[in-house]
Amino acid sequence: MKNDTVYKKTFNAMLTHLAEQPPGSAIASENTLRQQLGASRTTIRKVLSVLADRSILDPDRILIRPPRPDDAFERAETMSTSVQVEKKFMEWLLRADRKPGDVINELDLARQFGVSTSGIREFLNRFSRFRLIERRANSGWCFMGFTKDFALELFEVREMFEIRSARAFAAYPDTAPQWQALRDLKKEHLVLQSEIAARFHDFSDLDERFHRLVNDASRNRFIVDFYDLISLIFHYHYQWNKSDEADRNRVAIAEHLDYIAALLSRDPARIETACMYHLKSACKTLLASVGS
Amino acid sequence: MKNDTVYKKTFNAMLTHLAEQPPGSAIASENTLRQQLGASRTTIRKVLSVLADRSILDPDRILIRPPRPDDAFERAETMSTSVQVEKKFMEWLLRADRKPGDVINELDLARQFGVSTSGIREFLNRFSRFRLIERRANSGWCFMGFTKDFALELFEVREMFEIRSARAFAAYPDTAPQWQALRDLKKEHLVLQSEIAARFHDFSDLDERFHRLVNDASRNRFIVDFYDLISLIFHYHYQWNKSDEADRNRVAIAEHLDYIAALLSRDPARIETACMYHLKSACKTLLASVGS
DNA sequence: AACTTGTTTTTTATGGACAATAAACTAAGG
DNA sequence: CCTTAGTTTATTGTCCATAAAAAACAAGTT
Repeated sequence: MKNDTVYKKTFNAMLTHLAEQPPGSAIASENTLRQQLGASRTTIRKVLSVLADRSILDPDRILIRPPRPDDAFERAETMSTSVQVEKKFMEWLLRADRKPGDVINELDLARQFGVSTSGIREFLNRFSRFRLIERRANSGWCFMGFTKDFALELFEVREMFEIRSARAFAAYPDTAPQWQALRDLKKEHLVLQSEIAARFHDFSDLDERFHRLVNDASRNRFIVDFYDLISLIFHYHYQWNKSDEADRNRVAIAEHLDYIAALLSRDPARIETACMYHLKSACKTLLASVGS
Repeated sequence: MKNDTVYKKTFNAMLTHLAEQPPGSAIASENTLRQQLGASRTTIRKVLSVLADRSILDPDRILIRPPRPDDAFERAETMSTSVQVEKKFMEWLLRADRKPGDVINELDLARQFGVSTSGIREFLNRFSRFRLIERRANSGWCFMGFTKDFALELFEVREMFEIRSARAFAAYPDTAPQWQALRDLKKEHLVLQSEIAARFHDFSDLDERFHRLVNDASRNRFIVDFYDLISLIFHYHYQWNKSDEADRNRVAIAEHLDYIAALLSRDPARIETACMYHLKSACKTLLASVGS
């Protein structure tokens, strides 16, 4: 049967909301809360009724006492089964390193993850869009593996998409907010560069935000979506190979700064050079940590 | 519960196989049949046992009488539920023309198609990779619509991919079998061109085979897979808009022949020109039949 | 030993049940 | 009328059951 993670997540969100209100104040209407918390009114009512039961709100929705941290549900309880499966599957993929051609057993995963086979199957169906697994009719799934070929093909497409996006970026009008976003990212890069020794783990997030900003300029859903796969692979790869992480990131930051300067210059030739240089370098780094 | 479409399909395949054998001859071993018919031994045994029951084979697998057409199962019975859902969904999409933003109701589809909601949901999960539908958390699916923007973004990527593939094609060594395949396709185009008035429906299939041959040259799974989406869209489009079909196809054949000649010449500039010309033309045709 | 068929075990495909959630429908109050 | 809260209905998320199919195991034959 369905679990009540939506209720629990909404309950926690409501507590956060209440923490900002002074005791004695009245809470907004159900419909207003619904919009603020992004849940259905049915869920809001359930939350309100439990809050009343616990004497945090009175029946007229006046705040009796501010919520305490221990009123909230555990974070784990607020994750729907499908989200849990996603997390567990990625961990499983990383843990024992699978080889290309390895078969994925739905029943086995279901038992390991403590969910039903339906949950596993649904996840695998969605995940198959990344081309890392493939369905074999009437006999489960096959892990295609994160091979050298996979990485090369990925980067071939990535280069095409990113060069085109970078060109589109340069064509933004002067008034576009993306220019400010780019300058802000530049500042963040400079700060991180000066503190790289201690904060090199933070690069991963900055990297994604920068490339997404560039890719969004293509205004093409296929290009933008493709970055989901790249993002997944890099997450996977960074978890897997921690060696030289600080060095790699130091190099990448320098390349990014060069790339950003090129974008700000709006010089197409310079953009292309900086973009390609960075992507080739990223590809090399990735290949270095791929087995075959 | 699971249905027995695999058995029925295999049974039909076996009948075809038996039709080629003279009465009195012995049939290959279970394992051999398994490989020939592409099913598990379990299924083969079930088929053999029914054939014996129906006195087509005797217990020692000697052919008693050649099978008749009416021994076979209906084609509809050999389609698994998931394949049926796929067909019915595409028909449904075509029938009443949905608008972008229309919501897709799993329960409703399940009732219309006569399958369980699980079947629908599984299909939608797989289908979502084409970006024509999107899941809204806790509230079903949303049809994104085949809009003008969708078509433009699709062709932007298609052009990038096909140009690159065409260049790779030109780089095949002289000995590559793809050159012969291309010459064969050229012949087929010429034949179809001369009979276009009567056979214009056959172009669709030829078109796909030609472009797949070109795209395969990229040897890039992401490029090759992207053609699945293009193929789906064209199938959809051709079903939807039949006007001027003969004319459109006449034009496309001429463009293909020019494109093929360019490929055979191996002249990069000429290839690029012919390829782009054809793709722009195809894009224009598609846009003409898209609403907004 | 390599291959055959008979038997048992494991896994997948599909339908269905049911709580959680969303959405629609109501009546009352400003 | 618009908004509110109470009530009912429809739909989704998740698990489970079970037949079909695949895979593994076992024993006999050449």
